[in-house]
Amino acid sequence: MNESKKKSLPKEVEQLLRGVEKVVEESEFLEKLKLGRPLKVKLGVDPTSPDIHLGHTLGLTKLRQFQDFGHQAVLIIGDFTAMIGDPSGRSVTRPQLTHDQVMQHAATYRDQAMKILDPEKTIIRFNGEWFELMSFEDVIKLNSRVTLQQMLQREDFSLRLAKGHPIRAHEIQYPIMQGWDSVMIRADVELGGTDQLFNIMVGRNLQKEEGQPRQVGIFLPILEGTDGIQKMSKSLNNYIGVTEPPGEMFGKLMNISDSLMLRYYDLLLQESPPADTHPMVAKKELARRITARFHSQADAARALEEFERRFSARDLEAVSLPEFSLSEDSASDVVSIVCAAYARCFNINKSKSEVRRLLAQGSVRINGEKLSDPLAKPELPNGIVLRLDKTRAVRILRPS
RNA sequence: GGGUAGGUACCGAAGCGGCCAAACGGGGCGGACUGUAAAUCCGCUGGCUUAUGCCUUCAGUGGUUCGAAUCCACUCCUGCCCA
Repeated sequence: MNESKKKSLPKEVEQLLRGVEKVVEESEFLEKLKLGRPLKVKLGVDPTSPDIHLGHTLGLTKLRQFQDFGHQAVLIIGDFTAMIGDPSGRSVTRPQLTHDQVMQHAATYRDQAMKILDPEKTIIRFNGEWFELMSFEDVIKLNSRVTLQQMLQREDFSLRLAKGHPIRAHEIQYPIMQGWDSVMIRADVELGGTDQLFNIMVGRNLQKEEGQPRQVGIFLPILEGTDGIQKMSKSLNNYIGVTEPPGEMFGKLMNISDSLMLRYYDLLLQESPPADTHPMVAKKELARRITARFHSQADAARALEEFERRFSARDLEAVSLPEFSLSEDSASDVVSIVCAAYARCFNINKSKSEVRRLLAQGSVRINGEKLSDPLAKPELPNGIVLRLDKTRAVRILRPS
C-alpha cells in the first residue's frame, strides 16, 4: 500500500460508515480495507416489482459510495430468489412470480439502479446463473448446512409459527440462496437493510464453510414509507418510486409528517434539516432536493413552483393539469364524466358508486363550488378546471 | 393416514336459519380545520342507468328449506395433536 492510500483510509472509513446502522464485524472491515485492493461489494435486489423506490436507494447510494472509492460493485439481480420472495419482515407467503415476470422486472430495475450507480463500473450478475445449474443433490447438500432451528429463530418466522400461520418449505430456502450468492461471487462486503441481518449472516457462515474469507455485513437503516410507520414497500403502497414524475414525487414528499421529514433528511440527504426554519419550508427543501436528484434541478424547481401555486395559493387555473377532452354530443351527467376523467387521466378505475360518494361528500368541484348532485349536467366550458379530489384535477377540453 | 379446530369483505374479527351487503376494530378514502403536516371532528368503505329497488358476495360444488354466511353431503385449503 502506498503512502497516499494510507493517509486517506480514515476518511474513507468514516464516509463509508456514515449513515450505517451496524457493521458485522467492524474490525474485519478495517482489515479488508487495508488489503489495498478493490473490495467486492455485493448488493442483492429482488425484482419482485418493476419499480425501485426511495427505500432501495439507500443501499444503492451506499454502493455508489464504495464505487467512488474504487471498490468493485456487484449488483446481484435475484431472478431466482425473487421467485420465492424474501420472507424478511413478512407475515404471509409472498405470491410467486414466474421467471418471465421476474426477468421483465429485472430489465427496468437495472435501468433505474443505474441512475444511482456508475454503469461502467458495476458488475451485474443474475443468481439464476448458478442456481439454474444446481442439481437436486446440490440443493440437498446446501440445505444440510443450515438447521431448521436457526431459520425458525427469525422473528418473522417465529411470529408466524406462534400465530399458527403457515410457513411454506420453500420460504426457508431464501436465506440459504442469498448466502450462496455471496459464496459464488466471493463477496468481501454485503450491503443490506437491518432486516437482512439473518440472510447476510448465513452468507458469512457458508463462506466460512467453503474456506473463503467471510464477508462483512454492512447494515443500513430501513426507510419508513410515506405512512411513517411501516417499511417503504410497493405492496403497502407507501412508496415513492424513483421514476415517478417530478410533480408526484414532490407532492408525495410534501405529504409526509414532520417527524418523518426528520428521518428522511437523515437517511436520504444524510444531514439535519436547516435550523430555525418552519417545518413546511424545510419540507419543501427536502422535496425539492430529492426530486432534483432523480430528475433535474429545473424539474424540481418547476415542481416546487407548481406546488405553491396549486396548494398554497390554491390557484388551479394557472397550473398545468391533465386535459380531459369532452366530446360535444356527450351530455353526460357528472358521475360519468368524473368516472371517465379518473380512468383516462389518472388510470384509476372508480366505480360509479364510489364516484357518487365522492360527489356526495363534496370532493368534486368546479371553481371551488362543490358539485354534489350526481344527476346534474353541469356547464363545462372549454378550459374549465374540474377538481376531482384533494390531489387530482383535470382541465376540460372541448373541441371547438 | 387418524383425531381435532378452522376457512367471513383490504386485514383482524363477530354473526351460527329470516331484522345480513353482513356488528366491531385497523387500514383506506372524502369532508371540516391546516402547512396536501400532525392532532381532532364528521362521513364513506360490494356493484348497478338513487332505487323504501335489483344483482353478486361469507373456500368450492350440490342438497334441505317459503327462506342459508348460518343446517346436511361431498370436495379443496390451513393450524394443532398423533403416526
